[in-house]
Amino acid sequence: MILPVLLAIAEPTRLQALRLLADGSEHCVCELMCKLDATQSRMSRHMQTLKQAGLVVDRRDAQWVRYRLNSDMAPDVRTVIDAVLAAGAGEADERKVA
Amino acid sequence: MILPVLLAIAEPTRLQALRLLADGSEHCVCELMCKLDATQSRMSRHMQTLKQAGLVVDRRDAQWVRYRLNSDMAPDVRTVIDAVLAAGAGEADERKVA
DNA sequence: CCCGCATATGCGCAAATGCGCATAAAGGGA
DNA sequence: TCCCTTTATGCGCATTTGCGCATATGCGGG
Repeated sequence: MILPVLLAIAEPTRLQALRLLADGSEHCVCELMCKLDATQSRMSRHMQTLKQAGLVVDRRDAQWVRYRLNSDMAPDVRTVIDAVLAAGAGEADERKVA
Repeated sequence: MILPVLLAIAEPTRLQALRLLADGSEHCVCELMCKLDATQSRMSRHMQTLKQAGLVVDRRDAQWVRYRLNSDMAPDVRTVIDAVLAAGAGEADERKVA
């Protein structure tokens, strides 16, 4: 049952989205698509995938849909996610100033 | 740089192969293909993928090629792998007798 | 009630992925 | 040297995946 989770996070945009959500707060689709430079339909579908994998939950707030990490994730899965996020902590575009 | 690792393990056969290798010992391709009920070319290619991701190393031993987990894996990556294996510990086909 | 913003979704397409088949390559033994 | 076993790889095919475009849907404001 860990496979669906791996399939969900083994995609650049989804992994980045997960990183953004890792701050614990809520983010609407429009915010995510801006920050990740993705089109609207693309972002929406990726978030749907993450949701189906049980990694995130969404909440309707007026015309927005706010996504956040699923706090009810299975402990085992949570451990995997944390390990993945920790592994990619200071990488990619993140150019630390010093 | 964690993405390639995720792509490598987000596939049923490769994940199962990794589980088999998780015992720390060496396993040749023919053994893996038998245990995972895969054809030879399929197994060979999947192991190649795992190798490219830096998760396993191979060693030629006569006509066999022995695969084992890469002990020189980056610590961060190792943590992810361990978490994944722990998450799927007692699942799948593994029917515990009791 | 109509409009505008945010999000979801049907559709078709192009690229990527996994597979089997056949064949090559590597190595040991008679 | 020939043969058998084990593993790798070229090739074509079917499926899956990610994408954009257009459109539908949800929701608040005027």
